[in-house]
Amino acid sequence: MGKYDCLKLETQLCFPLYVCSKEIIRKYKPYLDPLGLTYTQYIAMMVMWERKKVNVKELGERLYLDSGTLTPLLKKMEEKGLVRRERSSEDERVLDVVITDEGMALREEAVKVPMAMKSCVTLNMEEAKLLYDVLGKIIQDIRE
Amino acid sequence: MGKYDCLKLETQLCFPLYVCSKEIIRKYKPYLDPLGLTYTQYIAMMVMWERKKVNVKELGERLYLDSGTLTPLLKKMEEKGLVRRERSSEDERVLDVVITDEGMALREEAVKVPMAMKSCVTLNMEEAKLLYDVLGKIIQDIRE
DNA sequence: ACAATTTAGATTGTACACAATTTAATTTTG
DNA sequence: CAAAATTAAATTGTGTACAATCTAAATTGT
Repeated sequence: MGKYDCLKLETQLCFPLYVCSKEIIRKYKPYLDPLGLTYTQYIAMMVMWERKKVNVKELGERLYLDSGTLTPLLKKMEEKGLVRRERSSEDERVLDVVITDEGMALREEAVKVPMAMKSCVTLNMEEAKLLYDVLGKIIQDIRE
Repeated sequence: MGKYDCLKLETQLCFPLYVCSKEIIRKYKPYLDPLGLTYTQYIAMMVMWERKKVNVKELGERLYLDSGTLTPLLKKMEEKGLVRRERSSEDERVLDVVITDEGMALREEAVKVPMAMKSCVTLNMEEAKLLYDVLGKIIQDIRE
């Protein structure tokens, strides 16, 4: 037990978390490329498919992203014709993001992605549930 | 059970993994700022403190990062005086990264970081071990 | 009502992260 | 041994991510 053992990569929980996140996102790439989506755009579309219309603040809260990330992301998604960005008429500060027909249509292609990804990782239901719960707990902890 | 349930954010394992990684790294910031390190530089220093000298390829394998990320990272760390970058004399293609005295000295400050971080997350030993093992398994899986 | 404050997004600047390409050095092969 | 292939880093280009600041609109306090 050296004084500096706590600074070894293997004793860190954060490092495998960081690697795992990165590597899984990289694994998505071949499945998302045909859809013309990056991973971040994909999770943004997940919210759009479900909600149809959300403002930037709501989207940021859902995705844990701020306007510095979302503004350019949403502009690109608008260029691709997936969403429209329009100021709320009730409150001019608010920007509503509305899914287009084209964006909605992309869902048909996207349903194949989770299935394809699942086959990359051999976690049983129990482990998956456990991981999901622990991650949720950490996220809660960190946000006080 | 809708046809599109698999595209809901809550059914994804990857999303909490992504959020968790991001938020923990953000949590490091106030502890790493006084050391003048970013998170990526911090994990690179962890390898340096342990190995003293590694080449870019080895470092990349350990950190799961490529030269596109490491080259600029190591140049910044050299500017800060934490490491030296020098071509291997045996093989001119290889770039050795060698820790400096100053880099070595920084370890004294850094030992406080893991302790400080630990108090942010209230995982018991059992949960931590479990998380660590499952993450390791996923990383293995993904790398075939 | 109106100045002060708060709020929602946008902008700016810095730092990864990675795919794809390039360059130079070393190995392998015919 | 010389050409072909491989390898290690560096470079280029795109896309996040986030802190800090800015701007404009809405809300609050007096």
